Amino acid sequence: MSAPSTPPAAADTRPPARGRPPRLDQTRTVEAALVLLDASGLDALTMRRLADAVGVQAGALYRHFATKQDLLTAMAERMLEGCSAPPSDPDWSGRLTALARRMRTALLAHRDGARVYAGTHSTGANTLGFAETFIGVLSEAGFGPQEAARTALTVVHYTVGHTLEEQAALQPGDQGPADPGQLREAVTAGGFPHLTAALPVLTGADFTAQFEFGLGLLLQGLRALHRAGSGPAA
Amino acid sequence: MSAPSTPPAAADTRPPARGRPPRLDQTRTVEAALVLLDASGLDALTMRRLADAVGVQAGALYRHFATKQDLLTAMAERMLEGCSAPPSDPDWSGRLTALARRMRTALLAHRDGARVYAGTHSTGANTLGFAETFIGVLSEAGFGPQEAARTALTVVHYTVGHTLEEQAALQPGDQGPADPGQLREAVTAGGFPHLTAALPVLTGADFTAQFEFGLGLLLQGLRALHRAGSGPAA
DNA sequence: ACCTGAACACCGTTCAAGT
DNA sequence: ACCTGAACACCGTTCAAGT
Repeated sequence: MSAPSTPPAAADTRPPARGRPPRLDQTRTVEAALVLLDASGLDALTMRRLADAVGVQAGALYRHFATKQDLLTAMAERMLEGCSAPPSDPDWSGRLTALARRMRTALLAHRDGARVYAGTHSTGANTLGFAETFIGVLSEAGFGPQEAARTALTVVHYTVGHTLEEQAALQPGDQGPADPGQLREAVTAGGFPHLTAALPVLTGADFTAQFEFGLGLLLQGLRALHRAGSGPAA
Repeated sequence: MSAPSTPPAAADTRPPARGRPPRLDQTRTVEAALVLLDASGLDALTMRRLADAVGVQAGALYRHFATKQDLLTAMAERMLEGCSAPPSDPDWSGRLTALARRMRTALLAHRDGARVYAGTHSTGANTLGFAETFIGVLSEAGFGPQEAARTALTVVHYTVGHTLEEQAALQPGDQGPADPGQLREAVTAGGFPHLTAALPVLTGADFTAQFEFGLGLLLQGLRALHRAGSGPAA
């Protein structure tokens, strides 16, 4: 909530740190949690294992995070660090594309990143800053606040939905044991002609092309909406 | 895999049911699991509680589902029942809209339905049938198999992403304790002007309008792509 | 063949007690 | 103030033994 450096104007009279200095703090814990996440995945991220990793008993974590859910929220918030800088593309649709790509990249940067993000609702500076930048780009493009908000939600939902699937497909055994083979077999055995023709794409691994296709659809639709009249004063 | 009634042509020589008849079968178990899901939510759906609900010990469930993940997959598959019937709208974009709405409705029909769906990868008849119908509509509209597959994935990802968020917002305490109030406070305290203007939509509850907005964007983009040339032989 | 009973190896969370 | 140790009330999963 408050800026971490230079507290603006508050009664900063906390007693000079009685007892010994804490061996743990939120930042270090979140960092360790993300390392553990990358190494073992979300299902293996337990409070006990995290406590082990930071050299503490499990109960001690609850002095810094009230629940595991709070920890996950802090992790999601941390993932979006650096995503809210204003993009530098010349036109608004390029700026929007950049923001969407940035979010996918941030989620992909950690194993099960999309799952962590989808399961939380951070109201931290990174999350809110990203939304502010996103809606700001749309505002400056001439969209009203309602259309801007709806558009931002749409793009985020699409990005999360896509990346969830992408990361699920990326690592086998996590939730779907034999996706490519099993799907292929079920489709051909079941007699689904259109599905059979689509199999190469459905079992293909070009997730970036898939993401860009959907994002392109969204932006094309948005450009049509823009033309249709949400001008400077619509 | 095989049709439940009238097995076509197979050596149906299983011995006449030695021992006593099973008290459990997959269908009944999945139905009970969905009832339990609706009553208590995904986090409270445990193998032990489900066993209790069907009047059996927890271990007995493993004779019908190898893992809990398999049970969840069967539940997701069951949720899509009736979604693959060909839609009757006159134009292809209306048919696509109908299919997307149908999927959202199916996920919304059960508490945490989107979360269950997003966590599984069914290759059952309902899931595959829905995909077949979806891609079929696009094929008949003149899209090639690649564009049809990419479009289907895009719409499904968007629908899942949206409904995940919708169901998370619907019930408080499940993963975000005080979304509306907490978000409102954080936004106004943090000084996010565009976000503040967008707050009414972001904290609003008209999820259908939000879903339709994004779906409209997607379809508008798709119509542009259709015009651009994926004609009968593209 | 199907289910019970009991166990194994864990969970998230709480809280007195220590320092 | 911060952490330990130990407990509480659970998990998913396995498997001998019963019927």
